Amino acid sequence: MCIHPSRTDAAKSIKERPMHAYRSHTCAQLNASNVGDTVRLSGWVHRIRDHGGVLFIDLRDHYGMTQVLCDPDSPVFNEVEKVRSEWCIRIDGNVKARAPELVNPKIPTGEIEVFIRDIEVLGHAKELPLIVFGDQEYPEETRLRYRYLDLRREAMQRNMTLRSDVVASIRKRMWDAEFREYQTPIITASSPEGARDFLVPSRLHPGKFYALPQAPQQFKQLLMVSGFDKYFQIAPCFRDEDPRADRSPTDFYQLDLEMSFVEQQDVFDTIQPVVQGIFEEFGGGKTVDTEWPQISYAEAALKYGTDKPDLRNPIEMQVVSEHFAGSGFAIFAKLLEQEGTEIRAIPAPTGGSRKFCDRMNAFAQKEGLPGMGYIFWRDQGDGMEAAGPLAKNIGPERTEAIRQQLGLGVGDAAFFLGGKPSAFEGVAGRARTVIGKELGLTDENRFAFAWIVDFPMYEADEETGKIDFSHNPFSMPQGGLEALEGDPLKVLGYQYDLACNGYELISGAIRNHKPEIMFKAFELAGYGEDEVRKRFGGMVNAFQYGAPPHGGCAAGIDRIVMLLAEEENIREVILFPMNQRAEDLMMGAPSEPTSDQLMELSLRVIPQE
RNA sequence: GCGGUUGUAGCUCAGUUGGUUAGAGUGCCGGCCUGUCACGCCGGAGGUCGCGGGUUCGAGCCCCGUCAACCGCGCCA
Repeated sequence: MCIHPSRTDAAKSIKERPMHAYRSHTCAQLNASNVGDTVRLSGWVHRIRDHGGVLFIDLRDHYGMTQVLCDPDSPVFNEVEKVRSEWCIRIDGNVKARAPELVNPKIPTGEIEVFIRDIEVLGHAKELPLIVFGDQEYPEETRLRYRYLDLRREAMQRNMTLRSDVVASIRKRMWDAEFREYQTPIITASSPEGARDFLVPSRLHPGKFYALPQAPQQFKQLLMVSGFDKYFQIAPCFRDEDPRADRSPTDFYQLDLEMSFVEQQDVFDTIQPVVQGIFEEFGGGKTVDTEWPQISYAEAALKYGTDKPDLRNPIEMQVVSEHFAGSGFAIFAKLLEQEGTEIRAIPAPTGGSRKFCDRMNAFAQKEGLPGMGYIFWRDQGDGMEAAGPLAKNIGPERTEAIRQQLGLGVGDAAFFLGGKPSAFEGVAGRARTVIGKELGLTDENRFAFAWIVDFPMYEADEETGKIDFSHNPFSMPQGGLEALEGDPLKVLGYQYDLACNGYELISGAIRNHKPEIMFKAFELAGYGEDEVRKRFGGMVNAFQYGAPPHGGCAAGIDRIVMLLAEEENIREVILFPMNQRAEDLMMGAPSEPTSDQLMELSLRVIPQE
């Protein structure tokens, strides 16, 4: 393990002074130039190899590993024989050169070893619930309960130091772009947008609650009103939502930024060099796309079935309704007679086998759809043949028209989904991802970015038809006040996301800084002026005193590091994450408060059934 | 709240069609070993087969229920 040898020179200044209590060098520092020196090392017993007469210990610290050894000539041989894995020890000894055939080229200190003259046990270790050495897999529950041990492991040390380096680089890049970093409150007011809040009961005001900020959203906008022009912060965000593999429950970090006197494109031009630079610096040599296409929300939904498309996957879906309308395939033909329905195709180049098609059909069924029709094209001696039940039902002409529209040929396949897009779009998008991966069409060695733009401001509840904000209520509607006079569902916002390899990395907007437009915007979602003033009057009031046009975005730090570390679970890049049920089994959170605590807060717990 | 997968030694896993005393590797403990670096060799301890019920002469295996972990849906501007 050698993570930052460049940062290990702190010990140099110690040379002139008496021997330091714990170490003269780190476990990564010694080399052939130190042969003959008397040194002091501290670290953990990584691995023991006991040959009876001679005993080797790999001594490990944050910086690396040094082989230390002793034999019966050492005055402390009997004590060294007693040490066990992961004890924390200090040793004194002489640096000896290894014979050429004994050099270990795998570690930077492999040219030398240290003969132990003295040993002090700094910390004993009980038998370990998980082994630090090696890369044996452990249940996540065990890893989280003993996170301090898990974090000793090489992969975790690497992930966490990567994260630290990424954050440092982000800060430098933001400062270089003339942003300044400001801290905003953690205990604050609840706001009605977005996710569920974490509430904090107030002792001084019985019955009232603070909230933890879901993001510093309102504060950063207020900073713009205050004239700070360019703000950023590596900000903790708190949302009480159910976790996913790429979503930490409770809290996570964002690169939050906001800037004044800008339009959407200015924000893009500002953040792209930062994010692109980070991926180039830490991306391990993978290709980093420099062209970031701008795709409308509607187009992304149609072509990719998601607002966070993975553009490494070349598959684009298409509407093929016309080929099925009035066709012999009754299921789709009937479906198309209903309003708002369509048939979409997922082309699958090289997927032309019944086995593959059946597997994908099973996937769609597992995802809750009745199934996914398919056609595949194969060589039939005297020409191409379209196979699969769909082809027979709709006949050769329609089948051929579909093939031509999708640009497919022998050995290829296409899958078909029908109905209301909202009902199948998500499954279609996931099927596209699986197809791309299984057929090897997705270039795993690349970071592909896309701005998703023109998000709708509003959406209608499926059941009640009630209009509500679909994203950030503080975004500026495209077309301003006038646009809000028409059909709310047609209003687009200056609202954008950045997608990378199928993950949402950034979300942002040009803000609505005009109170009259804001009141109108909230009115459409059913919030009266009084309610808006009551719930975030602070910000609304501020906008009455010369608010500048402004906008910004926030980038998910955890997700960026997850992509750079090639991890598929966000908990692999978080030091002390909650488990899937938002519990911290190591620290014992959440826990029951004492009755005194409750009393002080004027709270009473309602027992659950 | 719903769905899927998994659950056998501390850990990773095997366990055939339901059939004798549930195995391997690794880790741990003990012994041997003076050049290893995933050291090697010998021995040992370690099991409520997640839990409860059922079917059966007989259940790790079949059935029902339940719990837990993870993944997904809902949710997440």
